Amino acid sequence: MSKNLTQQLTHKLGEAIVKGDYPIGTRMPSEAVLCEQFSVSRSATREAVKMLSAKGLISSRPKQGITVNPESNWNLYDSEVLEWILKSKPSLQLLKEFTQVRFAIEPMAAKLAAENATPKQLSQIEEALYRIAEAQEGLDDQLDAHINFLNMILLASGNRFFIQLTQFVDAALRVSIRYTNQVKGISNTDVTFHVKVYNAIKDGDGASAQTLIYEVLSDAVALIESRL
Amino acid sequence: MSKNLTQQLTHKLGEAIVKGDYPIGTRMPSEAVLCEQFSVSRSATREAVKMLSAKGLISSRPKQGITVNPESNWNLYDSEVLEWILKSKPSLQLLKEFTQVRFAIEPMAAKLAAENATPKQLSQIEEALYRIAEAQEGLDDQLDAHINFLNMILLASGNRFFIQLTQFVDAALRVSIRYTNQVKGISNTDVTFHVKVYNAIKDGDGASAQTLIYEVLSDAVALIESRL
DNA sequence: ATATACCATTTATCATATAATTGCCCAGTC
DNA sequence: GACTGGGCAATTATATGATAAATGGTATAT
Repeated sequence: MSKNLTQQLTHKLGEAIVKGDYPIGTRMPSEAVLCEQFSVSRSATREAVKMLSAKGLISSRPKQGITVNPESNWNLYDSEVLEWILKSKPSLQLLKEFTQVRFAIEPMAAKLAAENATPKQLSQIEEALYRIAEAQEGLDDQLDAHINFLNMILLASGNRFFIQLTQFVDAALRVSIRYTNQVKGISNTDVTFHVKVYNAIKDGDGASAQTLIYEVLSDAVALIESRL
Repeated sequence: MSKNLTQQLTHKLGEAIVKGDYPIGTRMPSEAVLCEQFSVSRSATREAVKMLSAKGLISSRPKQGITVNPESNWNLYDSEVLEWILKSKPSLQLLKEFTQVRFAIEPMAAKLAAENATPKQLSQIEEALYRIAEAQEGLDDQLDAHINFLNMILLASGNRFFIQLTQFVDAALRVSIRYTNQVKGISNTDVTFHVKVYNAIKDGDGASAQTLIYEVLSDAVALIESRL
C-alpha cells in the first residue's frame, strides 16, 4: 500500500480518472468537496492534485476548477499511469497497442545492443539466458525470466530512452499473459530462439538480432489481431 | 512563463536537477531551506516537490529529506522533463539517442497508419504534404511543416502510445536542426519523398511506408554517427 | 451592441500548529 | 562484544485558517 495520504489519494483519483469515473473534459469535484469525500486535509488534496497534473491527467485553474485532460495529454509512459490503465481497463485492444510498441522498440533495442553492449552487459544477457533455461525446467518463473532477458537487452542498448521502457515492456508482457495464458506465441519459449538472439548480439550482428526479434513479434501481433 | 509560483518553482528545480546542480543520490536542501532560498511558502514548495516526485526526479521522506533519484527513474517521455533536458544539456549524443527512438517508432507508425488511417486522417496527411510543398517555396516554415507531417502519421497510427510521442518527435526534430542547421539529411526536404510515403499510406501499403521511413532515418542516424 | 466595471467563486499562497516517520545514539542485556 | 530495544531529534506529512489572485459571468453605462 502507498505510504502516505497524498499518494493514496493520488492513486485513488488516478485510477478513477483512468477508469472513466470523471469523464474527460468535465470538471471534477472542487478541492473542498474532495477533502470531504476522502476525509483529508486541503494540503493532502492539493498535493495529490498537483501530482496528477504533473502526470498530465488533470489541470486546475481558479474559478474553473479541476478538469480532466484529454487522453492525449496523459503521460502514458509513466509507470503509475500505466498501472492504473492496466488495472481499470485491460482489453485485447490495449494488448495490441502494447505489442505494437514492443514491435517497434525491441528489434531496434536488440540491434543497438549488438552494436554497443559492454562485456558486463553481455554477461548479464547470458545470465538471463540461463534463467530462461532454468525456467524451462520449472526452476524459475518463465514470465519473469523472459522479461528479465528483454530488460537486459534494453539496458544494453545504451540509449536512455530505450532503457526507460523496461517498465513498459514488463507491463506489456504481464498483460499478454492474461490473454494468452502462456508465454508461448508472445515470446517464444523455445530457449534456442533466445540463444540465437544472444549469439547475434554477442557477435555484434545487429541486423540478425533485429530480424530475429522482429519476426517473433510479428507472429505475436498476428496472433493478437486474429483474436480481435 | 509559467503562471503560478508552484509551477515556476517546479521548472526551476527541475532544470537545476537535470542540469546536475543537485547531483544524483545527494540530498537536496530541506523544505525549509528551499522556502527561504526561493522566498515562497511551504505549500508552494511542497507542491513543487510533489510534482517533481510525480515525474520521478526526486523522492522525499521524513528525516531523510529530499533526494535526487537516479536517471533511470526519471520520466524521460514527460514533455517537461524533455524540455529541461534539452535546455540544459543538449549534445550530439542526445541527438543520436533521440534519432534512434525515431528510428524505432516512425517506420512502425507509418506501417500502422497505412493499415488503419481513416479517410479524415488521410486527408490531414495530404494537407501536411501541401504544407511541405509550400515550405519549399518559402511560404511556410520547413521544420514546422515536416514535424506536422510526422505528427499526422503518428496520429493516424491509431495507437495511443505512438500518438503520445508527437511531442517527443517534435523535440527530436528541433534538436536536430540545431546540429545540422538544415532539415535536409535528417528529414529529406525533397517533397517527392513525402509524396511516396503518403501514397504508400493511402494505398494501404504498410510495408512500403515502413521501408521508406526506415531508409531515410537510416541515413540520418549514419550522418549523426559520423560526427561523433 | 459593445465595452467596462464589478462581483462571486474557486484555486493559489501564506502562515502556524501538530502528527507521523525514521535515522541515529545510547543504554541495557545476553 | 554484539545485539536489542527505547528514546531523541530532525524532517517531512497533515491539518487548519486566513488572505490573495485569477477568472468567468453579470450588470451597467454609453
